[in-house]
Amino acid sequence: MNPSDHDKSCCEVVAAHENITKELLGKMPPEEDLYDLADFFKVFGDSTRVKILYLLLCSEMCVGHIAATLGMTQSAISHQLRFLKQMKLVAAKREGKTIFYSLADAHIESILSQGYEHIKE
Amino acid sequence: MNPSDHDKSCCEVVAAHENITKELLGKMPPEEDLYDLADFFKVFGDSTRVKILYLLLCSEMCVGHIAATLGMTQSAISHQLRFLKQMKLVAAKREGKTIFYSLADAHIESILSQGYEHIKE
DNA sequence: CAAACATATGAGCAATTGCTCATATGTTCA
DNA sequence: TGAACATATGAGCAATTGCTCATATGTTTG
Repeated sequence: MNPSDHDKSCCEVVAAHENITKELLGKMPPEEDLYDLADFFKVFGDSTRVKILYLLLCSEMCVGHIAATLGMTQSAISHQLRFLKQMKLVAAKREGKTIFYSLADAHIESILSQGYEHIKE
Repeated sequence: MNPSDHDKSCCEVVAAHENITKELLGKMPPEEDLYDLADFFKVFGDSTRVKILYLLLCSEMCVGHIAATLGMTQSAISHQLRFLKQMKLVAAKREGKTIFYSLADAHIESILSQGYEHIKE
């Protein structure tokens, strides 16, 4: 759609041409995917979780170690790790009493670095 | 740090070696950047904003057109666009009465598509 | 200038979020 | 088996979020 089409009255045109609307919506991913996508990015939208992901980028770590490093409660970290695990961003591996978490998705590093590029401008 | 170091007692080791903690923190971006990064990703963590970004990926659009296409209030969209603009993800360009919004960052498309790859597995 | 249109914005509210606190589960070792 | 350790989890609460509603700002045209 060309912006110059809107010269007289933008939204009257919109109301008249619902076919254009449908065409645009057709080019987008299905509604449900967009919800899943937002939920996925919600994971990166909290600084505690971002910190955890950066730590796991260095090496796998146990819950207590993550909590100590970030200066936070074991409980708080455990809750966040559960969320990260549900979203399939981390994987858990038990070794005796302790449980090691590691990154479970190859996209994480590049997503983080692209976000980082954006804020550094 | 090697996971096998934790064989006896993970978190006692952690408490004893704060230097390791500091070394890990040193490899991460500074605290403030991590907050900014989380704020940046927060933008993608809402389905309305994701939808807006996908629409603008097709072409620039005015507020009323976005609202009509998504079946949402002009006010709701305008609020979200203000947020997107603050985060420098979209740019506004006035043409008479109407204001056209367009994507303002080259990373958006690849960030969205990498997220999309993740949820499609 | 007044009316019509497009967008922006402040206040308020329901829903969600991220933490804390207390407690439960699971593992090892004496 | 019981004590110590590592982690998980449910309830509850303060803070944040995304919307609505009413209204303000800004632009064009008669």
